[in-house]
Amino acid sequence: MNENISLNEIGKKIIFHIDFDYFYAQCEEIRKPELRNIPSVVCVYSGREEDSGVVSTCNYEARKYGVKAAMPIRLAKSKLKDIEAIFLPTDMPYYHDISRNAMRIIENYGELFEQVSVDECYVDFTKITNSDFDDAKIFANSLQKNIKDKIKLTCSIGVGPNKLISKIASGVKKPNGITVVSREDAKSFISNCKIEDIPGVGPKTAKKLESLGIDSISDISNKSIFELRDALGYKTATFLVNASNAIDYSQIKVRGTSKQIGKIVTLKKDIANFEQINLTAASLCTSVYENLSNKGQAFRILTIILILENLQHVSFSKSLKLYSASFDELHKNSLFIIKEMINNNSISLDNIRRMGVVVSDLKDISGQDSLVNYFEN
DNA sequence: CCCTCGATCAC
DNA sequence: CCTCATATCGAGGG
Repeated sequence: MNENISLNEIGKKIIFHIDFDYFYAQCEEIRKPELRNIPSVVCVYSGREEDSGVVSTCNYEARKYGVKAAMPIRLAKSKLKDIEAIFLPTDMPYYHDISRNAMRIIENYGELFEQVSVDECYVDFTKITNSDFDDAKIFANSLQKNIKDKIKLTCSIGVGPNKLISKIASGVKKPNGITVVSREDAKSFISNCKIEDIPGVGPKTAKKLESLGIDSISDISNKSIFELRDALGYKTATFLVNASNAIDYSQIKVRGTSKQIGKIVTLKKDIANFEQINLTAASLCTSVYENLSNKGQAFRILTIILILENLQHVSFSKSLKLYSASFDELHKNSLFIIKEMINNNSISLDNIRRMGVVVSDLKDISGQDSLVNYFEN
């Protein structure tokens, strides 16, 4: 795997994982401090019916009543019945602004910096701390305070010898916490975690492990990659066996532009007809195309995703012969694929709940005419 | 090796 | 009750 990095170097690393606390809801508190004292819930409204959609994030006041991310809005409302609470729609551009400012501060501290998402990043602190975990704790404090002073944003920080340990550690004390797990403590730290604490292990993987009689991290560490490979695949098996021993060779990598651009929407229930499908496809393509051309990129792979009423996902993709930066080509191909999907899978129109368009295999074409097809070589 | 499709995760 | 965007993996077919 990372042949160019000696074990010695890996063995000395100090990695921070920084996680902004209850991020969207905290952003809302920053501009509306009165939200701090009452439950506030930031929601993704699907528009399908009144209050259909899910909770994106909520503040800790709301969590006291059992409200959680990904919970249906209606359920959240029932939990906060008769309680003074605020429900807000997401405002992504605003959250991205705050994120950008905070990330800039973090980036300036460190050596290698990897932004994982709008509210999460890794930073390598090996050199600055001279591989000393006591020093690291001081840096973590300073970083946390700095972000709080400049952005008014609290975060939780995990410090560990690799990405895996720091990521789990950042979740231990929240909000506004710091958890340091030294190299020496890493093995016992991970042994005391639950299997689902390992990032990448969700309900499905946990279930598979359970069916193999594995329900603790030490159970995994007693297995070989070979024993897990059939059930989980080689990559996951390798990752898990290493993880259960607090080993993670994955490197911090500076992320460039995204590898795919997509847009997915929920359809309104009462308008299932071809015209609506066409309109939705056009609007999805417009949105994706706008994003693509803002980034000055062309695409080669187009994927259409349909989510049916029974929540089953169906996706079809198509590789173009050449890279394209043409809206017409995106639009035409999207419509073509959607029609194929409906025909081939005998999907009736009123059976489609959500529809998405994703482009991938992207290529920079800045400086070239983005309105005509771009021919490689 | 490339293509397509689906699954999974986690936000 | 059930969002949205992205990354990654694997299988199966060429």
